[in-house]
Amino acid sequence: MRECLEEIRLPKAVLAGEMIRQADAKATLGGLITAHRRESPAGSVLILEGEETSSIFLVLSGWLLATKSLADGQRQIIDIILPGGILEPACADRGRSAVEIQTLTDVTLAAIPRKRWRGACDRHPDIDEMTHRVIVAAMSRMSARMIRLGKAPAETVIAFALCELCLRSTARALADGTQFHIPMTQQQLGDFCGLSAVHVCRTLRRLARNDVLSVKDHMNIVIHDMDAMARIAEIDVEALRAEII
Amino acid sequence: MRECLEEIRLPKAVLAGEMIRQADAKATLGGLITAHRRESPAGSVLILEGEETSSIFLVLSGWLLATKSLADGQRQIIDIILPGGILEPACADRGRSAVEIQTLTDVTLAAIPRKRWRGACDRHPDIDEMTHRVIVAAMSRMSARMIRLGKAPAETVIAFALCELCLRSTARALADGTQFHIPMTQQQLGDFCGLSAVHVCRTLRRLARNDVLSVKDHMNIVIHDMDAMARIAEIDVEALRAEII
DNA sequence: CGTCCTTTTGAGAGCGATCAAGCGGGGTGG
DNA sequence: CCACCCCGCTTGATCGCTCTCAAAAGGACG
Repeated sequence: MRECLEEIRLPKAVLAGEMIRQADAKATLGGLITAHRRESPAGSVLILEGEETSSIFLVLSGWLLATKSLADGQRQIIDIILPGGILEPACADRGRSAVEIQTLTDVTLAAIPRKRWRGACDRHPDIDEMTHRVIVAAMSRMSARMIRLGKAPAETVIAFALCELCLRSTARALADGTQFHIPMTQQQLGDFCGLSAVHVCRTLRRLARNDVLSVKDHMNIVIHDMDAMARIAEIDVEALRAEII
Repeated sequence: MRECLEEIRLPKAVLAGEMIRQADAKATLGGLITAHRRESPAGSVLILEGEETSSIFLVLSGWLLATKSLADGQRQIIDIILPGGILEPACADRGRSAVEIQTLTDVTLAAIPRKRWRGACDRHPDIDEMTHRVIVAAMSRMSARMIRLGKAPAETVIAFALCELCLRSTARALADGTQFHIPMTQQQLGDFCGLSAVHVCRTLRRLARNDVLSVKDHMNIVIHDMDAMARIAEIDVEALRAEII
């Protein structure tokens, strides 16, 4: 798992340039990150649903999950956060998280107090701009997923989830456009798609049988026929890329 | 349909006080609203999916819908915006809307260019704070709905949608806590809940038969047994109120 | 070599979609 | 004023997708 600040796609000048030369290193993005850097092993829970928190998470490496659960144990993965993602686990009840945050892989992140982040945003329009962009991208992703959760057949939901993760991985140079790895079990992919693990398995198998993709040892995905995938997922690849990246 | 600036729940001082006395009236919130006020009749489409837009919408009165559609005509209502809501129809592709925006009732709104709004946010932390709060509330709502869309039975999805709208209506003094009106058809409620209109009807009927609620002429809802509703919706009423309001 | 977790495959059941027909209210035109 | 029509609601019947339960196979790890 590479770790790279560049994945926080900020103008290089902001990251390493003027800001660093300021007197108070903590006021710079680089300083903020250094000061609040944390590591967490795969499978750890960072924040529980409803727990108080006053930090935003800047993901430097590794994958995070935001999930919600119902009383009966049903679980839904609300969003998956890749390196470079910014996570604000907030709801209207300020300071309380609407979702549970857990790591999917070993993760390096900066847990930056909201106030400091806001300060950085105020001083640097670039950071503010990026924050905003990341948030609306997350909402676009959620919207696109929501329509398929509600109405589309399993094949469409899964194909969409795979396309989304493929595009996002590729954008971060974690994939080459057709091959990528998902550090999730079929059970977790099911929680993401609103399907049972059994049905995820069947659907992946059917897609593989039809030569649309192949899945090898623990979610190494190769898409053989991107046109077919796009058709099944009911997306236009380029439009989706523009919308969610 | 009452129209009231107060529903934009800002400190009164900001709305009518210091800001108004500033030299440039357009720089004040009140001035911004006055300058960009628009009216639209029920059923009109304000923005198409993918259309360019550079404004945020501040809803002064009436209800709006944010929807997405699939190629086969399937439609999902992503969010419902009540008076006092702020809508930023953006996706990562800046200036392009991820959703279609349409009016559910006659609507009064202020379509404020994003740059002006950002300006107001920069000058007035209160406005910035409120904008942020409204956005995270919208994301919390979407998250809570998403888990039920994916996994819960129809009864739960519908009960949740009704509880959500009841709480939000009550918070804006459009309802008294148990009685409220939804300006939507059962078809639209189905698009919101990921269900067919037929099944919405059956489910509402069953809830009515069990004395949980009653529905009269075109979606005037009375909740008779809020405990039962909360149980069916799988929510804690107070927790949900804190989370989404 | 045994244990645990994940994946795979089969069989049966249930929920919600779809198709279809009937009902009812409000608006329009005769 | 009445007849008609359109749209939304209601209810029944059938179908199909996806869940659940169950069992077995494949891997990772001690």
